[in-house]
Amino acid sequence: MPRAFAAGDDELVAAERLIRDRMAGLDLDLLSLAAVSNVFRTATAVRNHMERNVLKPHALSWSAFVVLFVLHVWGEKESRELASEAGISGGTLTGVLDTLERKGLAVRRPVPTDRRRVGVALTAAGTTVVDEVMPAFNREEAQVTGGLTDDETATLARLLRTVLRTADGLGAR
Amino acid sequence: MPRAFAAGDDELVAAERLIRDRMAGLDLDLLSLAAVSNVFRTATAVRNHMERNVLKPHALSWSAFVVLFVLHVWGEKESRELASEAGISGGTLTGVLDTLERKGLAVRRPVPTDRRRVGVALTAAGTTVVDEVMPAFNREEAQVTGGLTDDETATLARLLRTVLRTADGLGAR
DNA sequence: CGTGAATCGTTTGGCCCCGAACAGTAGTGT
DNA sequence: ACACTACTGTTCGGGGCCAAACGATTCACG
Repeated sequence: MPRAFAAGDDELVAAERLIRDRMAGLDLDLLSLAAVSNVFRTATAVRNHMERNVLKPHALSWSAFVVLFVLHVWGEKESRELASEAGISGGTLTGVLDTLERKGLAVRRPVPTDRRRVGVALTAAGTTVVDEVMPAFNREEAQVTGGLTDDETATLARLLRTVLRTADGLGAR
Repeated sequence: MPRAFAAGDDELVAAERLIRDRMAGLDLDLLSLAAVSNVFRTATAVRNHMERNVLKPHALSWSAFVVLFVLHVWGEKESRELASEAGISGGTLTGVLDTLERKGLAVRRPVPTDRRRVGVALTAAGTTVVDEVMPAFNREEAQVTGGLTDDETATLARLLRTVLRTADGLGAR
């Protein structure tokens, strides 16, 4: 059995079959192409679903919610770590924090020992928002993974963790 | 064994363990939380890696490349389907196409039978770009999935396909 | 001490992103 | 013919996103 089709030809959806035909000659690894491409399609679909059904009623953007969630879990955090944990750049975090402060959900606090740094903490209102939104958010997470068994869901998380570690470790070249 | 920890407690990374402790009382489904959250972390990490190491040398944005790729695989396509296939909104596509046309990689063409619609096609330069970039892109895809066996990569693609279908089918509520 | 390098968060410029409002075009029913 | 409705891509406003440039602060080392 050819390597690229170990999953079985009938598992390829129409799009993937079309790619195989139209990109012949480029000698692509269709197995990793399908996996990576599905990561993005899934992320986009789930993200749009969450933004429309969970975040929008609370007037929260995706990144704003992630930042609030990180602050709730980790407690007060400094700007640089917060950006890294939320998966956004420092420049982006500045804008997100401006929005969150304007809404009264988070505050910037000076760090006494180093005047370059900035601490960020949740306000009481911010804590309330996370406690309200997170359960609804999690219910949708359970919904979108509802087509998988518990074992499959755990496997999915594990395989993704491996890819994540690999990508993070790859760095620039 | 409690449902949420079917994967084994030692499989949870530090972040996930912290969430479990700090969000106790909210009764979250940590299994689906880990899976969904890893989808996003992986997507972000891989996307950043691709943009820096593959797309940036060609001065291409992620969406611009996706649009070029779709056009290469599917051939000339109308605006609405192109947006849907690329996973972006119609309003966004207008901006992306403006950029691609300015660079001479794609062209808008009128549809004779309906003056509302707009066809989009690759130019020769656009075709060349995809043929150049796609192999490099695919090499990186193979790299980031290099930590998985072929079976695991196929499984990852299959599980994601299931989640994707579920999320797409959920719609608004 | 004092000076240059390193590090912090912010600003800037360009692009992407969405949803809503919009103008133009096509179809439908009368 | 005529309105009415539905659909197209575009425009607009508000925000997110990054990398690069920047000013402020701190550190390292002579």
